[in-house]
Amino acid sequence: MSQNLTEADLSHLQEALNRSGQKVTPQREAVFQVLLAKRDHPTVDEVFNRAREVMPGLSLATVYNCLETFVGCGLVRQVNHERESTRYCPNLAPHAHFRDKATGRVHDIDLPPEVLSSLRSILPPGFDSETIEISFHGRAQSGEARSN
Amino acid sequence: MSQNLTEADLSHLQEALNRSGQKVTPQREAVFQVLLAKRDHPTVDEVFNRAREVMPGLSLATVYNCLETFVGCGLVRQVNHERESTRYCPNLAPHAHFRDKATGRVHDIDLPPEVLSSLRSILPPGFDSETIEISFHGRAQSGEARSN
DNA sequence: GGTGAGATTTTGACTCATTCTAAATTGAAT
DNA sequence: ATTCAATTTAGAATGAGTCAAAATCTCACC
Repeated sequence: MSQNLTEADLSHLQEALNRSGQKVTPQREAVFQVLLAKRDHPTVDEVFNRAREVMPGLSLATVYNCLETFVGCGLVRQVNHERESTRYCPNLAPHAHFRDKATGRVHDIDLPPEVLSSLRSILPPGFDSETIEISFHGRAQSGEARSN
Repeated sequence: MSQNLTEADLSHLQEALNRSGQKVTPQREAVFQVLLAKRDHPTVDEVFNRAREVMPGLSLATVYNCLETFVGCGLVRQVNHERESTRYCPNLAPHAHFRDKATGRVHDIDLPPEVLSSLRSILPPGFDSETIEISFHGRAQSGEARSN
């Protein structure tokens, strides 16, 4: 749970940071570790509180900085729903999000390539899309609490 | 441009408001008129400034109230992109949004029923979706400025 | 046409996520 | 060890949006 990063995860972090000319720091390790440990799309505050348990002096601004850095080097994605606080997601596979009206929890929904390309095909010529965000909003039967 | 509402638009407004037990007021007419006059996904501030030209005493809070009311009775949709200011869109047909990286402008992208249903089909059993939001982000060749 | 009840509007204060600033600290290269 | 740039930190600032309470309006009813 509040273990250290595995060798593999650490080198993933190192590689991504180095690739964009940035340093591995204890704070970045701690924040990355928190994201991997519980993939429940935490808000900045949630990340902050979890990371504090392991690194009590960590500041909120640093958590904002780390997360922004990770987004910049492609380690994590931001998840926004309406104007609620931004959430963070280390799942890099193409996927949509389902937000449960009742609990507020966000579930990852796998996005098959053929659906992705049928989506891309609706763009008229002249529109060149770099990212697509898809989010569902509705009710999930309780029990669907996996990737909450 | 800053004309009055057409008969048809006015009765559309009346009907929607009455249906949910709310009143037609001069402020609501003005705000609705602004949304219909220029369908460029304005922010609250933009709606406020445009509506002020026609009704100088109008307050910002009222614009928030009107827009919330319209969303509540299904007259307009909110459009959010990351955590930027909410924009408003009177296009009720199923459509996605394309946000131009260069200009920030939002374009409506028509959403064919078969794409919509292929999207719905990726939800595992137990997930019941009421709304789907799809937003593209990328570059549009200048000239694609229609539904900006 | 006047009245009253409830809805709506208004002003200004407030919240809260996020960003910014400037100083302190750290890391890594020489 | 020294140095320079990157990072972290605390706290102030920003800005979209919300709220509270008083003023005003709408409309059904007389």
